[in-house]
Amino acid sequence: MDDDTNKVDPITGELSTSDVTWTFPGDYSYFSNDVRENNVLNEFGWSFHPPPPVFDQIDSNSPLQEVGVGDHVASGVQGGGDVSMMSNPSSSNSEDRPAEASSTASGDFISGGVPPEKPGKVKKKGPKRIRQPRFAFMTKSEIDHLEDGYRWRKYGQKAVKNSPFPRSYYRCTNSKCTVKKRVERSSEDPTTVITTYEGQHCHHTVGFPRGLSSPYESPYARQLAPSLAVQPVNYSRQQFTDQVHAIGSSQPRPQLVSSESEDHLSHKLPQASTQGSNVDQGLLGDIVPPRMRRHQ
DNA sequence: CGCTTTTGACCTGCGC
DNA sequence: GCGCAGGTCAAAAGCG
Repeated sequence: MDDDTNKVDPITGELSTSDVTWTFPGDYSYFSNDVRENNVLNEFGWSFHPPPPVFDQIDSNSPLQEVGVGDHVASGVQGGGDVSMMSNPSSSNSEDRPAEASSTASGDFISGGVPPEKPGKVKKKGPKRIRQPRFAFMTKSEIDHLEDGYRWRKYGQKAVKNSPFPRSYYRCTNSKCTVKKRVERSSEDPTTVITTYEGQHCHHTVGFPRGLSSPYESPYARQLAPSLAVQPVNYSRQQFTDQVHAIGSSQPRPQLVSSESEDHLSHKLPQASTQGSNVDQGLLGDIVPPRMRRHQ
């Protein structure tokens, strides 16, 4: 894990300063400038274009300052940066088996298979799990589980060290989909909810949330989409924050906190963005209807 | 009745 | 090797 807050950026060689860079030890890499931020997003097949309606209200003249992610996320928020984005080479060290595909070795039943025999209660021991790319969002909201257009099933909750708030674990209800989501409230800023998405949806259709006729009517999706549409190069964190806050306070305002991409993905995914694709339907699809980002 | 949430137990990785 | 913390499982309870 990197606890060094002032270090040379591995990609640009620039020195990252702790006051603007949040790093997630180990799990997360960080963006140290907007260019990289964009690059990583592109690597995930995300390309942001002309801002949707809500974003039209935001001035796009100043550059978004670099933000990383880490244990200091909360402090970053308090520092006025509720707009941040984190990335994580999550599979960094240990995960070396194919994504959920091979999770079958130990967890096939998750997707409908028959649970392995468990005498009294021996749990399967399979190869290490591989972590999928993750993206985290920080949202100023009193609601923990924000609606995002997909349906999730909660499968666990754990108390988190150094935080009075528990962390909840959700899984996409689509049996074939392995996307997971973690929701936790910042211990340093209880008004902030940190939502971390992991994996990519394997289904194109968005599961409409109950009570909504379409995902586009999801307040969360509506709010988030604009956030994702931000072109980092165009906004300073403070300006963006100010603008976002000015948009309205009645709805949760999810903000891209981080994107985690595995190192190997970071280097090999570029083609994904050009192929169009699954990646495109993945994490982004998790939170933003394809149509909204297809504006390209 | 089917789906979701709750919750305690278990598994796994990692640091010491 | 041990202990801790994060993550996941799965039975039971709750809800519409």
